[in-house]
Amino acid sequence: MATYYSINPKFYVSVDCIIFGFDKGSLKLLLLKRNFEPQKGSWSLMGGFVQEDESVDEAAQRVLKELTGLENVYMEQVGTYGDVHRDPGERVISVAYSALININEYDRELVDCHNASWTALDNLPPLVFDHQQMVEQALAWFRRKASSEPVGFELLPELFTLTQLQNLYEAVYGKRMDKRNFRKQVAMMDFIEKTDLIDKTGSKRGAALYRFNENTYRMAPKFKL
Amino acid sequence: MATYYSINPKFYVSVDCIIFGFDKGSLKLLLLKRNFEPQKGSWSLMGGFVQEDESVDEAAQRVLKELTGLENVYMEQVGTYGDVHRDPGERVISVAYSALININEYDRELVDCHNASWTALDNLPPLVFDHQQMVEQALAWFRRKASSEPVGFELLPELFTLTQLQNLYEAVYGKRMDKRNFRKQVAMMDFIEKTDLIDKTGSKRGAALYRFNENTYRMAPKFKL
DNA sequence: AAAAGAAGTGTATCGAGTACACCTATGCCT
DNA sequence: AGGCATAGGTGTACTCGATACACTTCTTTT
Repeated sequence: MATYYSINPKFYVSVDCIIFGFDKGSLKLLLLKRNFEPQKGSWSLMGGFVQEDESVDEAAQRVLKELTGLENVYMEQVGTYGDVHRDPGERVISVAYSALININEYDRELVDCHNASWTALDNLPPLVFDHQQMVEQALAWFRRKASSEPVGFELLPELFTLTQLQNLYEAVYGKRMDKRNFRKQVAMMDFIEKTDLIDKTGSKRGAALYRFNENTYRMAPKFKL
Repeated sequence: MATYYSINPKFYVSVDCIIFGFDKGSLKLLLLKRNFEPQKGSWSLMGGFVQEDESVDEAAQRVLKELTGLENVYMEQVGTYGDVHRDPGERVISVAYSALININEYDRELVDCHNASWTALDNLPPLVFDHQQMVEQALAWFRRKASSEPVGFELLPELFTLTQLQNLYEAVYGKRMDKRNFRKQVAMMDFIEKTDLIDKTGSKRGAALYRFNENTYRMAPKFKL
């Protein structure tokens, strides 16, 4: 029964990536200054069209790689946007994906040559289409995720100080936390390991560097911050 | 720049609805026995194709209405499924939506003439394509939602007893709860109002009937069960 | 009038979350 | 060399929500 399908219309399907990073105490988003139509010159998320030979998830991975050079980054869908006129040029149904990346690991040149740049989350320019909405939804997803899983795995360098970790969580939740209570929590999580290395860049005294132990985490993934 | 779009392929886009109900102490799912190809004779979710003149969200509303007769039901996306071969007939990208409905309000005849029926959640038949996965994702969504919002608004009749409400939550979480603690929580939520009506069908003594007050809820949406 | 069956009700304990202030180690400046 | 500036590091008490737990009440049926 070929007509079961063929009486129905077909659509362009795209993916858009909301990519979070953390640097210098604040959350950043990877945005693109469009040097192509439509809406050339405005800011948008990094996106691309789904192709015949790839799943939608694979399309998101491909787009992320084309932009940052990063592979095997864990991405998650945050929603699908299907309003008839969301893209004024043509009807496009878009699936939004979000990822957390370590801002020092990606390929900086690749980002530059795409006209992309990291923008502080609390100071975003206007975005094209419904990208503003996508960012809001991704941010809600991010906060939900951050409270139940150690997102520091993704966002921080391999070695980090407790102050850096706390700054990250303060940025995610948008509020200050108590240093002693924060450290008390961290001490309970066996998978956040103290090393005997010292970071002297942040203070005169120097701060102990910590590291995530992914194996320990998998054995007892109790997390709460 | 017309080619910006037209160099890309187009796809069929469908919606699939995961519809939860609650009756006789257990959670139910609305399933369809397919009397059409592909996979005629197997069980599937209710789905349909997105059309040119409607948003994806609207398509989901339309499909739900065609099946149950219900309009203005709150539905939420639970995910988009885009594997290349998920539908063996043709490439179809499907957006899954979930809804909670009061099992006594929908149009029973309409459901029957679509070959649909309510199936207990703990006793599902095998489903076509990736519908099993969609159900699992919807169930996770449902449990998350149930713990932070009063889903009883949607699932129970207008008047209900506390025992019915507790049974609902026991079914959602799959575990028994303490009656006194449960009622202590409910008593704190001003928007769950005791009426002076009595239900005598469930016991000899009779149980007080309660009602949700949606306005009170909106003023102080503190909820936890 | 006794039995059966669900409705309804209160208290004590435990643990998690939160509030809160001072000393320490080192580099830098004078 | 000594003092000051700066971030790092540490412990306790209180409050509140979560949990465990058992008996009485009301009405119908026999």
